[in-house]
Formats: sequence, structure tokens, C-alpha cells
Amino acid sequence: MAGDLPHPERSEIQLTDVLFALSDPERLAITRQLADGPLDMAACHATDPDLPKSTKSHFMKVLREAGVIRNEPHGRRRMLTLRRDDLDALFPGLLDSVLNA
Amino acid sequence: MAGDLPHPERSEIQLTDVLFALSDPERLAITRQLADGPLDMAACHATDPDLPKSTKSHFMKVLREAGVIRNEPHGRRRMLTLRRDDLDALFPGLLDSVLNA
DNA sequence: CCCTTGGTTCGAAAAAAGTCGAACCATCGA
DNA sequence: TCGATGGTTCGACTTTTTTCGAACCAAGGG
Repeated sequence: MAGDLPHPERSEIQLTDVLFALSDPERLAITRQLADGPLDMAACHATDPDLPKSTKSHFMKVLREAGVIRNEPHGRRRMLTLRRDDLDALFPGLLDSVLNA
Repeated sequence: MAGDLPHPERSEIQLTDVLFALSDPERLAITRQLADGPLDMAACHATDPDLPKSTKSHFMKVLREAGVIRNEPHGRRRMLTLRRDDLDALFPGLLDSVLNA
């Protein structure tokens, strides 16, 4: 593994992909947890604590490829961050309205 | 056919369903057309003008069941309206940010 | 009446997405 | 350097979603 996973540039982020990524309750829950700041992946449980790790990893992949989160290696762990700056710049007000709903 | 199709009550509308309905480019295009006011279904083309009518009808069903639009009989046609009041009340700012993006 | 028009529903097939075990990989601590 | 830890990727399977023709339906017009 290269360690660094691919992330879309800001200019490549598509509104429909972001909406799709957020349209799943588990992925939305993850996104909400990241609204308060970055988290270790291990510290970030969706709703089900017994979720298989491959499934959890897949959720993160969908969010990452849509441009909603960053997933970067951090020591032996993964640091997850919400791409708030990019999303706010591209779609002003969208993230806030989703998180506040 | 009863003529009147089922619509969710405002209280039944789910954020994730709305996000999913808007996460498809065709359905988003339809929604944008309705932002300026109600339209006859016949007057509301998505992107492809040669879209089969059953496919178009299905798009409308997804949007209707998510609570994004109303689809009501109007003479021999169908009147489509964006449920802006309901969406604004439930998810303030969401619709505007999506439409302005 | 019948026929056209505008639209829904059904059914089946294809495409996409979700799920998860197993294998793999990279890093840190002992 | 070995093992444990935290996570990704692969592969196969299940489920959901999409697509669209064909059948159907309701309302108006001739």
C-alpha cells in the first residue's frame, strides 16, 4: 500500500457525489462526528460498534472519494478530517445545513 | 390508479432520503427547474429530451417519495411543485445551498 | 362514444452499491 | 526482528437501484 490514499482536488469535487455520500445514515453519522474536529479512525465509531472493519473502511472510502473527508496516515493510525474548507468554498451553507438538520 | 399519489407528511421526510433523491444529476436537474415555480410534467424535461416516459415517471417517484416534490393531478396533466416550505422548515438552508451550488 | 394524450404501474433484466471474511500491509513496541 | 495493532484491498455474494417496454388508466376532444 502506498500509505497515502487518493483524494479528489477541490476542483474535482462533484455536488452529486457529496450528496450521495451523505445520503447514508452511517456515513452521515461519521461525518457528524468529524464536525467537531479530526479523529483517529479507531476513535470514530459509526452507529454499530461491532461493524466489520472492512465495511467501515468502505464507508470511509466513499466519503473520501466524494471529497467529504480526508484520510491520512498518522503514525500507525489514520487521521480523519472533514474537508470543511473545500466544501464551504464549493457549496456555501450546504455542510452547515446538513449538520444542523 | 387513485389519481392521487402518496406523499410523505412533512414530519415523515428524512434527510437521508432527500439527499439521496438529489444525488442523481437527472433528478437534481428536475429539482432545479422547479425552483422557479410549479411546472406541468410535460413541460419539465430533465437533460435527455428522449427519455422514456416510464423512466421519467420513476425519477418523479423517487423525488416525490423523498418529499422533495409534489405530483398532483391537474386536469389531464400532472402539476409538479417543489416542496420548498416543508424542506426549508425541516432543513433550513439546505435547498438554497443545493440550488445555488 | 372512441381515440388521443399524458402519465402510472408492472415485470424483467442490467447495473450499481453494500457486506464482510480473508489476505495483505505498514508501523510500533518489546 | 517478531508480534500485535490498525487499517486497506480483494473476491464473492446479496441487495438495491436503474432502465425501459408493455400494459394499463383517466380525462378531454371530436
